[in-house]
Amino acid sequence: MAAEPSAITEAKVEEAKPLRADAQRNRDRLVEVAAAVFAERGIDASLEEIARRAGVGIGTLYRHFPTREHLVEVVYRREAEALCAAAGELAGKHPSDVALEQWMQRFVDYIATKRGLATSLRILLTTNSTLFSDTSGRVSQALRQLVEAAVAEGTIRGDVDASDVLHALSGIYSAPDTPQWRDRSRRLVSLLMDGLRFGAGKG
Amino acid sequence: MAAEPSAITEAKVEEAKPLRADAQRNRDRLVEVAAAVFAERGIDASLEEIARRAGVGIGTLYRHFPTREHLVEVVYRREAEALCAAAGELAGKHPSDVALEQWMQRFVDYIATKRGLATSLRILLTTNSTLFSDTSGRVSQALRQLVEAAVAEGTIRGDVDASDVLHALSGIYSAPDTPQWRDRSRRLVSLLMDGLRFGAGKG
DNA sequence: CACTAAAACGGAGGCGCCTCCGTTTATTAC
DNA sequence: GTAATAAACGGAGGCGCCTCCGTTTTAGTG
Repeated sequence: MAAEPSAITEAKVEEAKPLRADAQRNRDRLVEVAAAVFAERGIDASLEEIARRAGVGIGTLYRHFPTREHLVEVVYRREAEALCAAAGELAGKHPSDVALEQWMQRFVDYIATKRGLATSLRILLTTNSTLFSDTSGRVSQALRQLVEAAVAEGTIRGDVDASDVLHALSGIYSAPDTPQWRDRSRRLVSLLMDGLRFGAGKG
Repeated sequence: MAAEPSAITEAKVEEAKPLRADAQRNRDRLVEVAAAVFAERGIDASLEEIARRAGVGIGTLYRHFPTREHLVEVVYRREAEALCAAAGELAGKHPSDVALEQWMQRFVDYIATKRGLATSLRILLTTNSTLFSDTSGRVSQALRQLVEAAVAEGTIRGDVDASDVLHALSGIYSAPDTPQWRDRSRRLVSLLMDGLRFGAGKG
């Protein structure tokens, strides 16, 4: 066990050892393309296609991500971070209830991706169990921020909290395998939102 | 849903629809070879190798077993059955305590195989959850038979029952991934057996 | 026995996985 | 700038997965 700089639980922070410029470029490119391809073709998408579309050789992909799961994990983390960041941005740009609604829509999309992902990540999860607890903690933190702001401003009713909303959302993504799933989810989120708005300001 | 003859929970019983003679022969051959190859190379063994060794084309393998899991399941069931059958045979051939000990040794070997198997079967298990409850029920039934006989004859102590023994065994196969695992397990089974013999006839 | 339809066979072919290693490129030292 | 060296690249090659379909075998029928 050599003393590493500061990378104890790291995994994303790129400080550890500055990559060569071309390597960093390719790595970033791969993650970006992978996110797109996974979204489009599902979690079993061909890694060779990802390499191809990213304009690198398959060898390069494997050097950066020794297994499919490694690549998947990075994509997953990246998207979770984007989702959390969106909470702050939406809050700055919209009334608190609208911000919450839009964020929930994104959340539902995000979950759809994660579906197949969870299966594929099971292997990593046994090794690296901080993955989910980490990210799900941060995600629900983001939700809490939005809900509390909306309650404080009186744009949604005051007798609910973030965990209620999360609970309600969980019903929505129970079976996201049908083709019409995305539309239905959107409608359900709106429905939930109307419920939340109903009686706003009373709490 | 057409009315099938009698194949409601079937899966092994070959009555459903008599296969053509050559088909039946190939199928049996494949299962036999698969059991050997899985034991030797692990659960991820090449299906093409199995077909090759069985002397059939890869197409034939896939016709009989559309997915790897189907083949694995049949092998699993077959071995569970052999294990159960062994209980009766051993009981007829050996003193009751020896029969129990030998059966436990076989049980441990069997579990070793099942290890990798469980992971691979997870897919089927969601669909076909009777698989484990089925077989594990039958296996523990076999164990009960042996334990009760040995207790009745006084070759092992009387203050234990089958579930105690199963419990004790479960400690043995906790981490069967090391190279010395098999030997260690054998020693542990002997140890357990000595404990069971100690004070025999008092209960 | 011969004939036929249905059943089963088997392997080529297309694709994906992953490794290995000769070639190229970035960085560092001068 | 040039040279040297470590880092990174990329794709050929070997193997496995699975499908598809032309060929062979079996089980009936007369």
